[in-house]
Amino acid sequence: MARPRQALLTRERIVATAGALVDAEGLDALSVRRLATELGVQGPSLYNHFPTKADIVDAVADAVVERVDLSVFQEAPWHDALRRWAHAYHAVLTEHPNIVPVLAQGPGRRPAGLAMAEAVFGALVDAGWPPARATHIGALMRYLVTGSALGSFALGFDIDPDLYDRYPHLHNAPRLAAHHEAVDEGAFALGLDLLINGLLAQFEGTRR
Amino acid sequence: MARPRQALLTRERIVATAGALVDAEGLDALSVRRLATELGVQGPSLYNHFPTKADIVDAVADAVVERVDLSVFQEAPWHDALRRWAHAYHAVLTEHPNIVPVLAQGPGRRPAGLAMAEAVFGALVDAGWPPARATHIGALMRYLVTGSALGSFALGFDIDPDLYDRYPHLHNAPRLAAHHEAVDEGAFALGLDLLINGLLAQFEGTRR
DNA sequence: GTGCTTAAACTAGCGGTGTAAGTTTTAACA
DNA sequence: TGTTAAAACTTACACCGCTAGTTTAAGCAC
Repeated sequence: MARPRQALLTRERIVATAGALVDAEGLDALSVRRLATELGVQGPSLYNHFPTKADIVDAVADAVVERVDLSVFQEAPWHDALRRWAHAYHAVLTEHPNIVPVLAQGPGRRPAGLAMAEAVFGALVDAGWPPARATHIGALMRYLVTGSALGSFALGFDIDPDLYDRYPHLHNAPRLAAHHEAVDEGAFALGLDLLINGLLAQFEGTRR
Repeated sequence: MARPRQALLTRERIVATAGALVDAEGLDALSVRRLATELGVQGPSLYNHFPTKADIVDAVADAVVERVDLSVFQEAPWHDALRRWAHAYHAVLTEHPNIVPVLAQGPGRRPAGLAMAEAVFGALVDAGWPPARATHIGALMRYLVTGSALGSFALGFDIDPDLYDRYPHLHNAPRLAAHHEAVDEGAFALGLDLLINGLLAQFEGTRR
């Protein structure tokens, strides 16, 4: 086959298929040849639409970030917006856990990632936070949201039980592996409360 | 060469060499053949000492964690110990940033990682925190420490400056790429303060 | 409408990856 | 002293990302 009458591939279709593959089988399952097969095409054809595989992965990651609603920042006071945005981001990552390692590294040059960083930063600065502080708060929120989403599915399910025998406290605690999701949910909720309440106190402390 | 009179490899030497390679050139530079060459040996020989490459990477990660001092937990009250341990962990990760992505996924089955989790959890429980809460706090600290160490070197230095032009707030802020390390340092310090002060308040609130 | 350029698929192939299998020699032990 | 296990080796497999060059169709200029 040479150039087909109707193009077989579009960036959108590639990203959608790649995203589905990552969701279903993980980042490691996303190879150029495998993705091409899924698209009914030979491997190198993808390079007509993306310069490298990393760009495909970035596009998948950005498509996920795009689903996070940013409108709260125009509707609610900063602390409320921050809290609601964090929950929305967290929820989206829970639906697509396999791409989280990419997002945990920061926004990079991904447009939606940059737009999200911009929205958070802008809201904080507009509310009166000093720019440097706003940057720190944004980074902090990223640590919390991506950190709590990172481990959820990272640890296998094949924990051999006597491994924990030498660690008495862990042994007696709720088993980490079995309850990992619950742990991360709880840690996220606790962290969000601590951070936002602490920031609120700081904010009002400097105001009066 | 068949079996040599004196063994050429030991687990320790493999891990040390692998760690040096990761530190110097990053995780991607660590391939089995490359590591073997560095050790004066052929690739598959490593499989006499480690079952898979992942086990080598885990051992490298655990060797880094091993360098974190845990004695503070027997010397200081929980909030002090937590703060000092976080700084120590943070400092170790700053020296070995390339292995952080592995540590960010949680302790897994790595002995030093589990021992560290055990120490943190134990100290909190001994101080009077409910086990479930102690687990959350431990996870939260991991998000903070690894999160702030993750991005530091992840984003390249080849940012093209006009990329940020469409993001006015980011444009006017301290440039993310150039000051990434400083941002992460600041976010870490802020986060540590917020978390520990918040926890202290909670702790004393439930006491009285 | 004819010719030129570009787009979008192809095939072939390079150098690299992790790892399995089987071989050889040495060391350690019964 | 004979047997077994350890620790190196070589060979090879299936896969990886990606480059180069080819083919055909689409779109545009004259």
